[in-house]
Amino acid sequence: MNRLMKPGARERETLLNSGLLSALGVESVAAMMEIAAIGNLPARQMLFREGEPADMLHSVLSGYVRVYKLDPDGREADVELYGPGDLIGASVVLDGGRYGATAQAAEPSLIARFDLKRVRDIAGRRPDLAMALANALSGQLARAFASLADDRLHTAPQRVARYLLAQCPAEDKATSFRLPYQKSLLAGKLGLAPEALSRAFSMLRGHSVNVRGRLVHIGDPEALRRI
Amino acid sequence: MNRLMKPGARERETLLNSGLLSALGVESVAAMMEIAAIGNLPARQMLFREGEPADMLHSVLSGYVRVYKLDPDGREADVELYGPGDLIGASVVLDGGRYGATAQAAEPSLIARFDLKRVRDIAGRRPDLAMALANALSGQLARAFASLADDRLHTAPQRVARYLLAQCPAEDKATSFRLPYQKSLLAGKLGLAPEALSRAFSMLRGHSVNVRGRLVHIGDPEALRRI
DNA sequence: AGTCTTATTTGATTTCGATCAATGAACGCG
DNA sequence: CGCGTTCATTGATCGAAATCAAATAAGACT
Repeated sequence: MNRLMKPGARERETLLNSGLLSALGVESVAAMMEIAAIGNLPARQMLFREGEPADMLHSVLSGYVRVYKLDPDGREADVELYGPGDLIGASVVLDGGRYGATAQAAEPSLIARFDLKRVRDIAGRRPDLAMALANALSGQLARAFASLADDRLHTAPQRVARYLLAQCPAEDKATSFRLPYQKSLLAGKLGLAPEALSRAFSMLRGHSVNVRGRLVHIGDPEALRRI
Repeated sequence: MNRLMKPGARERETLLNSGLLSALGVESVAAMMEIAAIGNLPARQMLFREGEPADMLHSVLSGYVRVYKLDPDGREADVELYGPGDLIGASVVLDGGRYGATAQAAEPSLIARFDLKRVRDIAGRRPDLAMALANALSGQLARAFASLADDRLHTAPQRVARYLLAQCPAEDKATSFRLPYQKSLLAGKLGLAPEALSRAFSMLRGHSVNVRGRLVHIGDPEALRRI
């Protein structure tokens, strides 16, 4: 990570609105701001690695961070993708153990980090912080279960269709949006090889989906729902 | 669930040793015991269903509980299997939302349940309880990521081999043990159809694994590690 | 012990996606 | 603008596992 700095006004704003701090009382916010350090990461820089003793808790301020696990042959399986405002669940190691996964900046990112020992100290005295951690982890566990079920129940086109439908604000209306990250990241998130994602997008062209670069247009969400 | 009862001495003992209460201070333990209700479930009985408003937190005292998600066609994908002492992560819904998955007793089970509103009240005042929840959820998130990665990186025989190796107490020694639940449950846990699990066990016979009913004997853990 | 039900195993077929390879598109840099 | 690099798409092949079916084994009940 590049040289760390204390949070400025802009970072404090983002932190205040993040999933971790947004529900905290004033004193807990102050305590966390006191120990926060902000750093810029270039694309591909590691935040932490699977098996290392866990020392820092991380939160994404801007950019994206992919979290993956390795097999003995060095192959990687993405397990989660974190964006602006997200607490990196894999960095919340409260029992003094080791990181269970590897985190890497998927693009240039701004990250806040907090010394885990000090987080435990604060959370051990301030139930609102401990509850915020528990609440964030509860939501992430639910999403992990959703990913597991998605993999186990659905084909590649179905998974992509479900992802696209989740981006539609209104149930029945055509919509356009821009993928916030590279398609290879989306492939990893959905448990697919990039070629398989590409084929799924091709298949979905026959179901009212148009893709041009990162721009996605969905003409008929109903058609997508029927896949 | 059958008629609920307050915890007796035996149940209190199990709860005290469970993942949730074992790290709590005396007063938090007392508060949780106060609101605990214990119930027997016959096999196949539902604890809660996906989409229902979450009202109870659940912990397994004995038996096994499978947690699964459904697709619109009614197909089920197991996402976790909880045993004695386990807090059912999918029931820890702290934001007043709904259950994200369905829980069902896989065999006759004894379950402790706690009103979620009251849990939030206690945890909002007692950081040790909130921290215990966060810690438990952190571990479960790590396991969910491990399952996701296992599915994405490994074949059926490899997944079974890894499961068996995790049951070996000593790294290099032959070992025997008894599967604690039906093979169809293990299949679901590993993301396999029962036929695929059976084929994997057959394949592993050539790698020092012998199975007779629920009894499993591993002659050479090293051979298993090489799969 | 016999019967019925459920779990497990084995066989065959089909489907899906990983992998490898080649080509094209997009982006960054000079 | 051109070149080099990286990302994305398309084609072909192969392997893994789901699915369907049938047979066998195990467990529960009378």
